[in-house]
Amino acid sequence: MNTMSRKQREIAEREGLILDVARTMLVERGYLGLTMDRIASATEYSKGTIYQHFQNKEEILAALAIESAERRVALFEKAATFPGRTRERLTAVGMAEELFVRLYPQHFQCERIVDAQSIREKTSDQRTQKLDHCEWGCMNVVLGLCRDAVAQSDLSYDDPETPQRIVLGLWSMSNGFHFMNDLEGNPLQTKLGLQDAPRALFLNYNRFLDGYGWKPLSTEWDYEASHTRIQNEVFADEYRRAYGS
Amino acid sequence: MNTMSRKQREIAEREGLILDVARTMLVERGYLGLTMDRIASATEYSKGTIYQHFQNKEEILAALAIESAERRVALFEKAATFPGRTRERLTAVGMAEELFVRLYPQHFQCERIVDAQSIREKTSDQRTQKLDHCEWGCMNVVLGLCRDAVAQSDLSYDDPETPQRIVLGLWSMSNGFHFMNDLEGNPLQTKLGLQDAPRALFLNYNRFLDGYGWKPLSTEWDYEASHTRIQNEVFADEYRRAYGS
DNA sequence: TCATTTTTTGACGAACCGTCAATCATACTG
DNA sequence: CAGTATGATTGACGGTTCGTCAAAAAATGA
Repeated sequence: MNTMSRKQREIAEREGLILDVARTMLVERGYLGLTMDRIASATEYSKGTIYQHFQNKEEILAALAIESAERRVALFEKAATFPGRTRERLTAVGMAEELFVRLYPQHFQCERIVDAQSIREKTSDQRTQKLDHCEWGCMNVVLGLCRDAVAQSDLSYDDPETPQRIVLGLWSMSNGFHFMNDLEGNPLQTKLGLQDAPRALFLNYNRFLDGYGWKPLSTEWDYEASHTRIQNEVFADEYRRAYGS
Repeated sequence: MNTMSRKQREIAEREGLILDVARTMLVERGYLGLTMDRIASATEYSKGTIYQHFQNKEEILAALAIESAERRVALFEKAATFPGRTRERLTAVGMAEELFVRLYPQHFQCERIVDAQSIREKTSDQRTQKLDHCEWGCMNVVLGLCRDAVAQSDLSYDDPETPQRIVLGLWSMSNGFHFMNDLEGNPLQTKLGLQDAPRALFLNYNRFLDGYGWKPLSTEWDYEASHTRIQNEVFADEYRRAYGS
């Protein structure tokens, strides 16, 4: 019984080991450099054992994406707890995304690779649903902030689809930014000539929300100060870990 | 000499045939369904002959992406010729992107697959540069409109990086939208509940530009009317082809 | 007509995925 | 403690795919 549970534990741990090895390999050698044989030899298990945990290669990639999504949604939900104006809390969510990228760069890079590939078709329904659930969780945080903003008269609109449009816009700006930012040769700087790219994203968020009239506008409120407060009050620990003491 | 040039012509035509076959195959069977053997058998040439035209599979994908980029940049440049306010011309560029997606759906889908994969590393410098050049061309159209807007006092800003930020924002919103819009199961509708997704994109562009104070604001100008005018005056033919008579 | 150059071909080696019969380890039983 | 049953582990193997290259075929020129 005792030995049995030890065995079980060992098997459970192995799943984490496989994912860790796979993630590192994916980041270091790219999608084509991630092979089942290499995972097997790096984990010092045989290929058959790997296949006992994951039906196929895509399942591993999906599992990596799920791990990432879970960490992101946790940071998002923490961000939304900031006790301030709704737009400050939205700022916190934007910072959460940035922190996620810094804290778990490998997770983030995996997400980008995995999302891009035609992987979903080969993945089991269970994993696909779990992944969708996490992504939906992230969007829901922002939708919730929209509702709160309306309740607090920070935001008003006629068209009932407005919150969804805001989510789409913010999500797009974030993803578009990180897509370009991670490309070879840093095109944001070399091609577009943006010196401080993350700041550009921050400002774009603000202009966009200003356009929707989400109060207080960036012209009437010091969101740089909010940024500092959030950094100290919500994500102090995370910032230490992400950017050093 | 005559036969020689016939031969040459045949070889040149073949390159187009290969790309057509590859594009269709990529769209219909996905990245993993596109194999060199299948291309060979579909074109009724041998694999060796295919490899005479393209060093490897990735080169074919890159060539597809270049064809797409060339068509897009042509539409963008045409859009910018609209004789109106700078923001109307920007609207025309947004419409050009939408038209591009409708007119060349296969090209567009290829772009998305190709961009996403880790293809660039295996592609020859020549092709990579050509692709970069086209993409830069698209961004440059928008940067040019920013300059014109400043010249016509439609736009003003303190920070010299503002135009680049605007380009980044618009580019991101477009790409983010099309990324979600092309995903399985239409998550924009099913998950976010957006009934008219293209309209959401159009409105987001406007809110964003309003946020930057690019005049005339969407509250002071009827951009729906501009839309109609551009459709009739610039892209009449394209709209007919894209959406039928 | 025949030699030379160019083009085309498909068999082949290497790499990879996913399978499965054989082997090994562990738990249980008399 | 020996023996068996259950389950975990292994790596050789079949099937694909990529990219190569010597040989065959076609085109060219003399």
